[in-house]
Amino acid sequence: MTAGTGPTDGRTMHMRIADDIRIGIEAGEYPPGTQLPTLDELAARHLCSLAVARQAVAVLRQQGLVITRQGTGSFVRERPTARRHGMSRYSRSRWQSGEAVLIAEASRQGHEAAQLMRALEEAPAPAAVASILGISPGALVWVRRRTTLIDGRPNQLADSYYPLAIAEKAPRIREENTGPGGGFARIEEAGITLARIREQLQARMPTSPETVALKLPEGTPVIELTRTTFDTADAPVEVFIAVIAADMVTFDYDFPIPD
Amino acid sequence: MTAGTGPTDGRTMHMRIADDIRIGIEAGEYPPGTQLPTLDELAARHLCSLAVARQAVAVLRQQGLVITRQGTGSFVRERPTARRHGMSRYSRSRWQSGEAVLIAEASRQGHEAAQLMRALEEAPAPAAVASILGISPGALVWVRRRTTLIDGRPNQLADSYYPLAIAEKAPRIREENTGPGGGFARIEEAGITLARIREQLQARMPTSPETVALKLPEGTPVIELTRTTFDTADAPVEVFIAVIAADMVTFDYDFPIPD
DNA sequence: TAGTGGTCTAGACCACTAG
DNA sequence: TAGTGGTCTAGACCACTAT
Repeated sequence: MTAGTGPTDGRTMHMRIADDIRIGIEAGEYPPGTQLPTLDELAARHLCSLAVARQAVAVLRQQGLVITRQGTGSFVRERPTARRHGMSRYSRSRWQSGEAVLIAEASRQGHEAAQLMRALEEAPAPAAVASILGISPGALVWVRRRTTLIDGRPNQLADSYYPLAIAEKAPRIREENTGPGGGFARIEEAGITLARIREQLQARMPTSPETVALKLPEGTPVIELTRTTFDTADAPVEVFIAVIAADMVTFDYDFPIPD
Repeated sequence: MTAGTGPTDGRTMHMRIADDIRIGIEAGEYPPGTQLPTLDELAARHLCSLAVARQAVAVLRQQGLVITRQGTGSFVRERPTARRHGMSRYSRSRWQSGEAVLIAEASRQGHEAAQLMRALEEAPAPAAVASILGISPGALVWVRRRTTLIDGRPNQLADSYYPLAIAEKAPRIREENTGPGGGFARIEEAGITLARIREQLQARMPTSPETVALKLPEGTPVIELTRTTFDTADAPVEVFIAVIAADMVTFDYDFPIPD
């Protein structure tokens, strides 16, 4: 396992080093949290320059397997306990009983949640939102933008968009604190009965500002969740778009085999 | 917009270059498919070394915004048409009428699907599968491993795990061609009625072998889907684990507000 | 053949962390 | 202060694409 130049087998040197380390990680030779050999050691061991050793470690960072801490070393990444997002978090019984969905769901799973309001305003609807709400792009909607934190780490950028008519009927959703049971409870109090939810999920890499806002380690994708809530007349009542750090969450859906 | 050294504002040079280009892309200055300035041009324009220009482009690649083609240039990435994965793809009426879920669902959306069998064997169950099936880790299960292709591009590595008892009762699932309506149809013919499905989704970066197998461009995460199918006695009948190229898919769930 | 991106070296200097 | 990773330069050479 020292130098062992070995056959090149088509791979570049930094890829061979990265693969070696990855296999070591998968084999449990480097358990989560362990420090990897320093860049100098890697370079000496594989008879390559420092730059190549660094490039090998960069590959592993981008795969989400390793984190590096300047001045300290490179370490096998520990996966944070994934929070589970199941359909039951929307249960009527919960918010009708006054639970705040976010905080209650987190504490059920042994985490502490908090929320930072980023904006609370009337603003033009982005194209995707306008199309779902069936209004013309750029028409005004009421917007709540917040960042949620789990155990102190920001984990999602969440924006809710409400048609102005809804914001009129349930004015409390325009305030920072929507009261017991949150927005869903206020909307139903206004005489609008909620009926169904549609969730659409995509995964992608974060942009630079998202990386900063969510303090994402390299090699961490985001899940973009678009949730639409419909009332009993099948009219959309809220569009909710969240950009969620993917290393902190599992989505969970349970449904009967459809006819 | 030429050199304009400007204030350093804390960002490194390659990050400033990357941000400049990203903003250009977002503003539509570089539409999808457009070639970006060459590395030499970027280096000259920003008065930096070639290595830094390359690093800037590497950042954009990792964000999934740009692809580079050796010998040709760097280009703004075009997002492939996302396939939609909705719950209706599991409709009983479809597979009872003999549709092959994969191919039928793809063609409904204007794509062509194909399948490569990678393995068809009795093998020890991975820990995650064993835990779902309620058997001891390493106990034997029947496994179907396949790679599916959409429009010629590999898009998922899909492994199905069946308890041996199920494979006994519905022996056709041990063959390459499971016949009209696929595995679900064979299992119901064996007198086991399917009742519900649970899907769990996570997103992460691909490992090197996955990158190769799925021919993933840099900056493309994968979605790991774990699907369990239960019968009317609520016993698990199949565990299906797929690693899916995230740039080709949207998941879509639609459900009533739970009580 | 000219032009593009990819890999690698050798070394300077910076930024951060820990003892 | 010693040791770690991070940024950057300058340049050699390779691999691939288009013409």
